[in-house]
Amino acid sequence: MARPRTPLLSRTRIQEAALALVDRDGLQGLSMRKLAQELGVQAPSLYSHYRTKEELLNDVVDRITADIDVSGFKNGDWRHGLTVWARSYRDALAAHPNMVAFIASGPGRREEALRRADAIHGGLVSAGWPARLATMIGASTRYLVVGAAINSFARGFDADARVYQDRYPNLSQAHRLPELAAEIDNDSFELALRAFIAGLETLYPRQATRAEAESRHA
Amino acid sequence: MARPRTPLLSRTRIQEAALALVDRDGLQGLSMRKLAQELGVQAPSLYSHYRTKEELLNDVVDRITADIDVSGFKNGDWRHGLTVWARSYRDALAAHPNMVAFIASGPGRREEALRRADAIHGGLVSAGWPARLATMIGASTRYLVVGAAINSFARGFDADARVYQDRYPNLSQAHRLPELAAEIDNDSFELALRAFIAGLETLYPRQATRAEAESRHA
DNA sequence: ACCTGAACACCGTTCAAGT
DNA sequence: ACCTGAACACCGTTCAAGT
Repeated sequence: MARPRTPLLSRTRIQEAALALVDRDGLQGLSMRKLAQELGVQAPSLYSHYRTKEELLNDVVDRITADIDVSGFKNGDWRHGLTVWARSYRDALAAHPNMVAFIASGPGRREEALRRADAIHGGLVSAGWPARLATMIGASTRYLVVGAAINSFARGFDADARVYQDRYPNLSQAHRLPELAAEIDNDSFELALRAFIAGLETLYPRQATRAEAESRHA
Repeated sequence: MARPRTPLLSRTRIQEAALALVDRDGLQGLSMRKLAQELGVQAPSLYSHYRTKEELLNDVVDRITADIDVSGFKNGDWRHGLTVWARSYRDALAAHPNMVAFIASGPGRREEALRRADAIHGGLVSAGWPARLATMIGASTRYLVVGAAINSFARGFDADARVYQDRYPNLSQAHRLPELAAEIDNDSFELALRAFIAGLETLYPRQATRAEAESRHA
């Protein structure tokens, strides 16, 4: 009964089941015992593939953030690169709202995250931004994305209902509040991103235009 | 032995002990049993004052965020109001890094949070911004603050060490990395805030100037 | 009204044992 | 190498009982 000819589990299978469980029942709803049951196995079996629950969750994070689009800097257009990155980053988080708190809080895995951070930094530098400013711009954009993801999806809509009702007193249908909240969240994120980029141009006209000029040559 | 003449516990005493415990041992390190022990009492006693652990934590959050400065809008200067609010908000979170993940993830208590949200919104509107834009500006700023707090404080510095070392290869003393990380975090936050405000002026010159003109009259 | 001891239904993780 | 049953040291919370 123990040790079947082909392994019952694999890291991939465990990751997928864990993510599905978190999506369905929330981060709190994921326990090694429930996960094992979902996979038709006993809880200790999981420890043949992962040393801790946290190690597993970090792999799930890598899986979620694997598709973040960092390619927008290719032609040297930093505004486009930053916008594409930020939007795809936010979309990746939005697809798994129950994971956002964990993604945001932990130090995160280095394998993928570091590679992406380097891509952003490199894209900004090669577009004309000095190294230190490039680091700050990357960090600022991350603040925006993570903050937006947490405020949008991790928070319950019912909690925000009263806020929106105050703002739009003529909104009669309470069941449309989630829609409206999502719309305001999206508009706020886009405003923040556009204003931030426009502000960079105002505060650092030389770097911003140099970056623009170089993108024309490319 | 049960039921002393003066109660051993109070909501205030429980809140303070809980916050001290989280500050010392992290959010994971707070359990009702450990908290009770710290207060010289048995765990079930806590449930005479709080119905759940979450209700207690929400009160702790209120205690932390009580000092956020919303008064900067008084003279109608929305840039000043926004800056003061954002900085004091971030400072409040920075004072209790182990609470940031919880503060960010839950819907939060309504009593305090709603009042502040209204103050910000009212301040922006009376400074000349239309209601919908005021809502978006408030949300965007919150994204920035929460995102910055999470990336700065909840993440371990050792995890970021490699990133900074790449950026500053001539940094020889590894023990100074925390300092440097804090400095970059702070600079990035200030950049994000300034660029956002400058961007608002570029994108909405009429509202921004109208708000400015009104602040002169006040 | 406030605190206690005992208990319930859970956790993550370890470990010897099986194949 | 991979899975199991049993166990350890924890959780949050409930509840009858005491004063």
